Amino acid sequence: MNEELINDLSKNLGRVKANTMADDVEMKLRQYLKKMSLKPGDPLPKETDLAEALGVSRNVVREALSRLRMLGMIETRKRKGAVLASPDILLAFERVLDPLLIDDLTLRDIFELRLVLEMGLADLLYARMKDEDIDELEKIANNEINKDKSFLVKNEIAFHGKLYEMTGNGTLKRFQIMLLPIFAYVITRVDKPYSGKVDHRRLVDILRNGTKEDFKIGMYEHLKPHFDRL
Amino acid sequence: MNEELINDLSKNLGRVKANTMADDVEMKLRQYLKKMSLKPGDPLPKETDLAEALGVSRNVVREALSRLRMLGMIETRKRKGAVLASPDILLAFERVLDPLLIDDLTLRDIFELRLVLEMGLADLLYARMKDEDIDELEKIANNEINKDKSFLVKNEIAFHGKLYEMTGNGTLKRFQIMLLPIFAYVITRVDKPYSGKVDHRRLVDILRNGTKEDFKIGMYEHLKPHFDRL
DNA sequence: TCCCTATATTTGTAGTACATAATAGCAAAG
DNA sequence: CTTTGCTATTATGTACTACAAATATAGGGA
Repeated sequence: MNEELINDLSKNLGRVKANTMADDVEMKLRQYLKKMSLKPGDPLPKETDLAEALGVSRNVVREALSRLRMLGMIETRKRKGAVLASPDILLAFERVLDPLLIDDLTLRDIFELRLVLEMGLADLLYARMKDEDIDELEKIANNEINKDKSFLVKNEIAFHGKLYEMTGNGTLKRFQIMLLPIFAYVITRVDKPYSGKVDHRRLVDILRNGTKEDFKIGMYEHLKPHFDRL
Repeated sequence: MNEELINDLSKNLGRVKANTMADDVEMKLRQYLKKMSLKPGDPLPKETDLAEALGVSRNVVREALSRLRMLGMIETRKRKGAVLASPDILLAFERVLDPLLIDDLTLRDIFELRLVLEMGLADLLYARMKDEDIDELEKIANNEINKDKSFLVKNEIAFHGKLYEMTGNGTLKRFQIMLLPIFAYVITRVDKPYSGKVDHRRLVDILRNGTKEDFKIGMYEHLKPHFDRL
């Protein structure tokens, strides 16, 4: 068969997507939210009204609303109806971020993206970190002496998590939390314990006494084993 | 009124979330996909069977399936049923990544995240870039002379887009594309045209002749105006 | 072997009916 | 006057039926 050819064509042309009405209504609802410039807490029309206005069955409207609700864009309460929620960007991401469902290539790409982020943290850190932060970081780093491997992994996560937190960027921090499962998953696939030339205590030392550039170089060396494995 | 007390209580207790059956079924379907370790193209049971097996109406099953379909996790065709698709992680993100729906604080956080990424690109670039890439980059940079502002913005995007592309990390590149609207949106809110002490042509020069550290410093200076504005 | 057609099957949409929960209003109690 | 309890109302949540639309499969004919 010419399955390969078909596959190739499909990739170049893109599949014809028979838009269902639910897709349509979903888009229309998004536009509606935008056009009306609703604020969180503002109510949406009730389902029957939407259905009638759009000329579709209530079923279709419910499918569309169900999607928006899953993404945290709206909340629905009985009797009251649907109201616009504070859209949570990252909620959607969590839904598909399942290591077991992602192919290996993408998995590696995402892992790499995380490393890139860590490399770029330096500027935010040096602009915003406080002495207490460094103290806490040091405490975490000092916890690592003479501990078993499973503890080390947890501490590893705590240390890097604290770094993200110190940036003062809430979205960044949550983004990191979301990526944790993937990070852990990739780690389990290599036998050698995680460690570069520069360990956590050295990084703390750099934060306290070194320059921004020192930190970037230090972090690079710290993560180097990961880069090399990719 | 005791509104403040209510607010405080609500924060401590957390809201009760009345899980709908669709939420439940969605989760169960995810677990099913995982447990069966299905590969892309493998079929799912038909809706009526799922409904019967789960003890819910077909309506509820369809809501759950509709969500998964929106995220690109499954595809459904008439007569054939639903099949597992290659889950596209970033598709979900695009659904909520709408500058007009995101509050200002998150917007700034995301913009900052993008800057962090750009700062961290250096290592990937120096490991993977080819001479042709730099040539192309230079061509883009040289296009910028004596052009109007709207063209400059487009070129700005082209230049940085090329940088992401040169990392060889497809997910990273697509991630950047997704963030473009936000980037553009933030840019439009400042009057002063985008330019740091280091321009694109200087960055190209560094890539060709300089070291990794030079590039990091150069990129920092290039983006500094943005950092300062945040 | 190839093409065409009929058939069966599964999703997509519509519509009805009822359960469930939350709201508002009013009545009663303190 | 405030709080509590009851009741009616109303919008969502769920179930079920019916049918339209599309398409994979099988079977028949050249």
